[in-house]
Amino acid sequence: MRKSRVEAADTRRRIVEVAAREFRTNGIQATGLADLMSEAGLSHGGFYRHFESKDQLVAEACEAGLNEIIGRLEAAADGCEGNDGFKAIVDAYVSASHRDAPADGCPLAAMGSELARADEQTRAAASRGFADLVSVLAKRSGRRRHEAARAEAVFALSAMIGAVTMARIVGDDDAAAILQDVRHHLSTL
Amino acid sequence: MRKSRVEAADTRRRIVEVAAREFRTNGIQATGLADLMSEAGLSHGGFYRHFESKDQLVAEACEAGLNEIIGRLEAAADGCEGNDGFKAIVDAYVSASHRDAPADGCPLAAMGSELARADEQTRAAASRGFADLVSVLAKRSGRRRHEAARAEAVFALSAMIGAVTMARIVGDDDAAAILQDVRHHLSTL
DNA sequence: TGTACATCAGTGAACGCGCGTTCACTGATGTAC
DNA sequence: TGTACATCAGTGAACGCGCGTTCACTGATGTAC
Repeated sequence: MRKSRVEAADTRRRIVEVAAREFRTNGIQATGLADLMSEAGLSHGGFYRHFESKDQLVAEACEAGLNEIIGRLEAAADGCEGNDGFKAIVDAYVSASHRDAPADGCPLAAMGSELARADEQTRAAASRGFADLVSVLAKRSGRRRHEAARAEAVFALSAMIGAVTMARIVGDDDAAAILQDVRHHLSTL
Repeated sequence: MRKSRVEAADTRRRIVEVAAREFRTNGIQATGLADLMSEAGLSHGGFYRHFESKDQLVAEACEAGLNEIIGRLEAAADGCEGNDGFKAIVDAYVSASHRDAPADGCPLAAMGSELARADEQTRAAASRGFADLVSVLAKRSGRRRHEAARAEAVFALSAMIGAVTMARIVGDDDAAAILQDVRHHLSTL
């Protein structure tokens, strides 16, 4: 039954990956370890060979999900000149496709209010992800002064997270209106 | 054991009130009916004399919490001239005291990502609350054109909700910075 | 390189626990005459 | 206004269920000589 170290490391990665998707789709509390493990193709007894607790997995899944969306947003801004990169990121984030695909979207929008009550490690991972997103945005803003660019990025990111969160609560038409209004206002910053 | 109709109505109100606070403090899923009922001074068996299900209570508690914060924000803007009302609302919402007191704060910030997965009735109540908050803000914006005022309010509210949500995830210092940055940018709309 | 043994990834069943919901019961309130 | 009966708010115990976690076990992998 024992698997090689390489296989075990693969298994661990797969669990984190599945968890990152499930937590964003169904929420942290609503996602059970048994479901998670069976979706990763394993029986749920083996979970504790890889993680100390569900909380540890939550923290790692949160970090993985944030790195994923950061990579995606940087790719969207790649090759843009001036502050076109800023707009490209806003358009990618504040979009119907992001609203409709929480599984590979931003963890801050998908689990924001649950993260506020998560343990120290998870909140630390979420905080780092937020700071990284701020940097990614600030780097592409047209601002010369570093502090102004950072503050503007914090503002924009707050609006982006709030917009996608609300767009998932309201109906399709209202959602489209929210996303458009927020995109428009962020494009004229 | 039977109570009068007036007492029963009082009991029902008390349950909704307690629920509205608990859901905002600990989240919807993490709040059990037994805890809720005992905090309302009742044994939990009686719950179903007042509600059909937990979901029904969630919807009512969400509505109650939203009406509460709407009242509070309108009071904050009362007697303000021009678009000072807009600023007063932003300052009240995007504040450290709001961040630190989720129990009587905005349900959209306190349970946003859980509301996105709630049932139809609850999402309808949350959507109505959002629309009402947009109206409250739009009414106080300096804009002459109605549609411009509404769109600006949607944008501002998105940023406000995102800011308070994130301020509850990160540490105290980062939270203060987020709140200040968002307040500042909204004041210069 | 080959052998003997220790390790440990994964299985499958079990643990105690708290959840939302149901129900028989009690007795004060409400209703009908 | 007084009496007899039905209603139903609230109690307390129980229901089945799924949760996170633990554990004895299996057998391939890794290690030591």
